[in-house]
Amino acid sequence: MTSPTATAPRVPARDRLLRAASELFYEDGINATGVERVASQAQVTKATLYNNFRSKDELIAEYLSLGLTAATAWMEQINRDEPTPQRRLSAMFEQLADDVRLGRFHGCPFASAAVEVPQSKAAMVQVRKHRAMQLEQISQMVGGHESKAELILALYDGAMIAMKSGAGADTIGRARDASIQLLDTPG
Amino acid sequence: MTSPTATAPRVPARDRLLRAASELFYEDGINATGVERVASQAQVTKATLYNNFRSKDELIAEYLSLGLTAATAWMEQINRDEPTPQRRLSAMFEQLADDVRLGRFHGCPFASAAVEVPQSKAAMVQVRKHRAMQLEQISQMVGGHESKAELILALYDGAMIAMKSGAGADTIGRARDASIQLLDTPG
DNA sequence: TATTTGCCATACCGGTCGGTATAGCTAGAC
DNA sequence: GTCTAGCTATACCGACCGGTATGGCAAATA
Repeated sequence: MTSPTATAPRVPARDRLLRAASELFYEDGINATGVERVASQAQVTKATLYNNFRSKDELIAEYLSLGLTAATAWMEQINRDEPTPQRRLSAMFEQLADDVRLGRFHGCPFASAAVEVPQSKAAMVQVRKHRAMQLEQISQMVGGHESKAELILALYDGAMIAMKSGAGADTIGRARDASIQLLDTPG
Repeated sequence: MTSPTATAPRVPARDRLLRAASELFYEDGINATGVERVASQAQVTKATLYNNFRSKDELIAEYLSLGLTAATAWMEQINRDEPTPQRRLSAMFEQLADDVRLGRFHGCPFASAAVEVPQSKAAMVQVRKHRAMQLEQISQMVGGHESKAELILALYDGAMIAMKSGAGADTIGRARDASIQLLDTPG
């Protein structure tokens, strides 16, 4: 064994910091979360945080980059596992509904970052890459109709906004149905 | 005349404060804007600000309340001036496109507030009222189809998110067309 | 004319922010 | 066994935050 008493799996401090940042930035907001809280939640001191990241901005950008990787894997898996456009879109919206039901949903982390971080910062690069990825994956879901993908994404984002503005959970189902109906319309 | 030299129209400090808050909160963000900057932009001292508002939270809530009033008047006017559902929806999306073109668009102020302010605060009341108003007005635009209104609003919110995430201006036009097409679909 | 009201200016409060400096410890690699 | 890298702990920095206190001035009201 790597450690005499084997008390912990020895996760590198950097990984713990990113995991803590992801939780806190997403649940409490980026600006509302100080670097000190990120460090303490990762059971690490602030000095260690600044040994691993140049600045809070860099930590934010890497948090979003990690989220982009996860979101990409998720959508790729839907494209892999679900055989039809209908089922793919359903899976996408149902995941959102599940998150809402379980109290895990606090808005799209990329949309939130676009609000909380100045437009100039490195974080916005991740926001734009995320949108491009979504368009590409949804386009693939529906068989290459790029203009339809754009509308489906708008419905999806709109549903998330609605959930943060007091809408009932059935709003997601109606957005899902509309996006599926959209498949059969010309254009 | 009300003032001997008539140097200024004598706008009350409270109005100037709200106008300054609206500009700064919307353009730079709520958390990024300190009360001192609001006061100085209103050509007023911080003491005067706190003579007119109990706290920054109250200032935020009144800023949103003012925005709600303005947004309501705008949508009512569209319903009054435009004769058909198509023209009403077009007017709505075109206004957004105009704001983007003129560089006046920085996201939906209510969606941004929902991100920047803790869910518990008084500001969230305005956010929910704003969504309810939008649903009511859009429903009126399209002749009372409430479920269609919800989808049109989702498309509208989605288009705004898209604009903050690097989308091209033509995205708004496609969302507009889709919302109009939605009028002719059954359901 | 006397009083009140609204705004002025300034200075201050405790707290938190992002970020840095110093110094010591410990474990793995050579 | 020695060295190095990565972690620990603590203390500090200047800047800004929201909010308060004091005191004075000018104009409208009575």
